Amino acid sequence: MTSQALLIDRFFLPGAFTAEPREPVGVAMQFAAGEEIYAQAEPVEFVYRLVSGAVRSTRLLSDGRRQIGDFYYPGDVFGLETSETHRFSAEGLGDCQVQVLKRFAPSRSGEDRIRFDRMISAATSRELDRAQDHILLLARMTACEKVSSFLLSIANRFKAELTVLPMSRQDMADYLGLTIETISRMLGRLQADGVVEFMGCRHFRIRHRSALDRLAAS
Amino acid sequence: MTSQALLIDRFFLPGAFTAEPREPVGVAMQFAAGEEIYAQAEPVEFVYRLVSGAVRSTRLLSDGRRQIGDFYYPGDVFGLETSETHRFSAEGLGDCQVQVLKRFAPSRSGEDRIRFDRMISAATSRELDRAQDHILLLARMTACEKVSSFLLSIANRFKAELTVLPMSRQDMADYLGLTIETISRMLGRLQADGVVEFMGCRHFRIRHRSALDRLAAS
DNA sequence: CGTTTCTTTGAATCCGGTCAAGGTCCGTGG
DNA sequence: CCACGGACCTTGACCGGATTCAAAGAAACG
Repeated sequence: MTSQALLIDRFFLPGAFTAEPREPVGVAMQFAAGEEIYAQAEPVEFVYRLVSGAVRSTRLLSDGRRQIGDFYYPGDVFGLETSETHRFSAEGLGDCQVQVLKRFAPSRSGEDRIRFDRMISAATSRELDRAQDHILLLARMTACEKVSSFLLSIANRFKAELTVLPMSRQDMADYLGLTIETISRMLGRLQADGVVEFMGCRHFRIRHRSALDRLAAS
Repeated sequence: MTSQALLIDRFFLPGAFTAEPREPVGVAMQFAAGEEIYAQAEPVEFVYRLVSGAVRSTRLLSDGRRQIGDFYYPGDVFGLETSETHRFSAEGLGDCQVQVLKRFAPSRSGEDRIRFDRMISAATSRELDRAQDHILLLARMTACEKVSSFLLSIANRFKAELTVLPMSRQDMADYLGLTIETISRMLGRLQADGVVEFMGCRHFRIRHRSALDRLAAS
């Protein structure tokens, strides 16, 4: 195995980033809260892997409407857009650390090149799967179902007793195709019904999982 | 160039299928209107390329709600799902001809294998782009904008004076996340406003393109 | 030519949006 | 340490676009 191959495997390690790598994997970068990692319409140069923090990918329409494509958490690969330029921008939701790798490196050839391409297409496939789930969510779910399945998917991702929401209400709204007021109302309702419990607006725990599963109804 | 490579290039030729191939490209199959080409949850065995007719990919929820993932027209490759099993089913909208190629052929190796993988990932990328546009449409557009941009995208695809809608109102509704009544009303309104003109419910022409562009507003 | 399926149209309803006001959380500086 | 200011979140009242329910009309098919 070449060291390039090792690098690529480390970069694309699925799941959360746990082990300390012995050698640097791509270039490590740090971004502040709200800082842009790459911009919409900018040429695609790199692939990114989130080490810590959380990232959102967003798309702006000319009239100011905003759509969030996805949220990324530690271990996720993002920025792998297929065209020449980025169709989304990416911003940190808080301070975050990112590993950066050249998207098209002429130095990569032979085995390494194949390896890299295969990993990229695996990551693209995961992206497509998530996009398709997102479509189902947006097209055929009520506000309550959207919010329920959103909470559920974050909780499932982190599997901790207490789940932290790294994004604002506005971010949730722009992801789910709702307004902040509706988000707030639905969260209030879920709490009033004893399904979840909030401690401050960014921390919650699930109190009645089967009810939440039922409400998410997918 | 090996004959396998030729086959793959022919199969994945972008755009409409115009030239007669000198040799068969995959296996040609014929499906009747409404017939299932592959089923949801069925293992992925083949990749498909539409020669004539039109196809929809659909997903069914347990409670009967239906979502259409996409419509495919001659020249499009479909059925390239990333998991082991199909997350959608595909059905012909009318009678249609399809070319079928094994998704995982052990006989493909070396150059051919690379070639094939590259083509698959190009097609997957296109699919992802479309899914992302679909997300924007569903999350942030009004019924009128949805219907307008739908008509526009079909018209742009075929670029004929008179455009044929191969799908039913129900199909349009399940694609756009609306009801058939709303679809019908919006089409009626667009016609009343002189933006489009319908001849029967499956044929229309654009009478005022700039107005339609403005309504589609993306 | 009759039956079935699909489409259109109308009236009433409801879910989520809009507008507006008030509350909470934090960081900053007096 | 507390007061102030601003950003974010919650809550209420009202509104409107899309759905629902219902029925009539048009098209497809045997």
